[in-house]
Amino acid sequence: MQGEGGSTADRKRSAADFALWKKAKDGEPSWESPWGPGRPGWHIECSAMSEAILGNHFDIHGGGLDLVFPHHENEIAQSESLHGCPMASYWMHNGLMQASGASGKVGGRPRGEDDGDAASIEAQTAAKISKSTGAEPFQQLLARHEPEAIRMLLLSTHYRSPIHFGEEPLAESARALEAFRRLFARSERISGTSFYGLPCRSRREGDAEIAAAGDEAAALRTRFLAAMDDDFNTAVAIASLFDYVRVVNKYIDQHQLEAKKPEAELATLAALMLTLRELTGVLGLFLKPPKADGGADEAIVAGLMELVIEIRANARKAKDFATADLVRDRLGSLSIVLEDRADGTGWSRKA
RNA sequence: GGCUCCGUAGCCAAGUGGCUAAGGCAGCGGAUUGCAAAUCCGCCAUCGUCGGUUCGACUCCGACCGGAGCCUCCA
Repeated sequence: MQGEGGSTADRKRSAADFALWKKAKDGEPSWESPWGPGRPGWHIECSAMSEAILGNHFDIHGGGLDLVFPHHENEIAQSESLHGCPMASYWMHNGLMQASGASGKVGGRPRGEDDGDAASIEAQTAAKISKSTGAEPFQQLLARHEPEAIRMLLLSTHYRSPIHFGEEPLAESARALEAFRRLFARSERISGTSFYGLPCRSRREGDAEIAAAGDEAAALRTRFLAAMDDDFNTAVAIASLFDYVRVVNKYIDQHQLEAKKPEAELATLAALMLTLRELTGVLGLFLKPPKADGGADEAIVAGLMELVIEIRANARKAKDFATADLVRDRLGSLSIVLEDRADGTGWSRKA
């Protein structure tokens, strides 16, 4: 075991000693004890909470890579000497998030902020209570980016790797999500069934019913599950999901499901989507439809769009492409994208 | 300074001692489209540098360069 050094090292009997109980500083919450008012040391808090809630031994203890020493080592020293058994079966340490262009952890306190005095306590509570220098608080990131994009970015690397947060990576993740959402919308137009309403079935149910989705889908599902079983290799799991989307799109293309709707092929499409629901559900992705951002005017906008599209359709029918393109271009500058598909014209807001 | 981890295409990011080095974003070509968009097909890397081990290394070892974390009774 490594010893905590620094200014306190000479006050310890052993370099590996650490504080179990700390004397209360002015203004801090405290409890009476044989040594005067004080509070539990940091490490004791976690040992006590995990014992109370999870018992003497539990499966997985997680935490950031920066907590391996001294915190987790000390937790183990305390809990295992008390309980006489391993504290946790697995310790999983995630890589830290770094803000692009800044050094430090996302969620940490801004660099240079003063430490330890009462004035900074509020600032600490507002962000993460941490001595580490940090970039912007996570909340600010959440305010600018949809949570799903952040989840996607997190999932795109191995959990043990450090990850850079920033506007560009987040925007890229958001773009990647759109490929999935376009497929959800496409499938819904064909089947009338919303992806978001599908049940997230269990792995066992999936095993039993995967055959209906075909060999390619089955192989990709196997790849996905094997990746997740291999220390949560979410990057590979997601890669197999992108391949899966391609398989479904190809299936729809090849069987022209948008034009005709044969029973058998529709059943296969349903099975394909059900498996996609199962797998994306494992990652916690696409659990809810994206928020419609139009507010109260959404119905009016939808009605207007229907009208504009109908007028444009008439222009196209009359081969008045100048008018049709004008409409599409002008809508484009309003961040509305028109798609002329075989089964009609659709519109969406640019991400 | 000590310990640990990392360095793969324009960007992000998996992975392996020898088999086509995943996937995403961007880009390019094609199919499709009135034109686009969407979708599909195809193209786009020799794996930080230098040595070593090996029949063979991007994958193992060493040095160096670059980045990150810890070594501060901050939780």
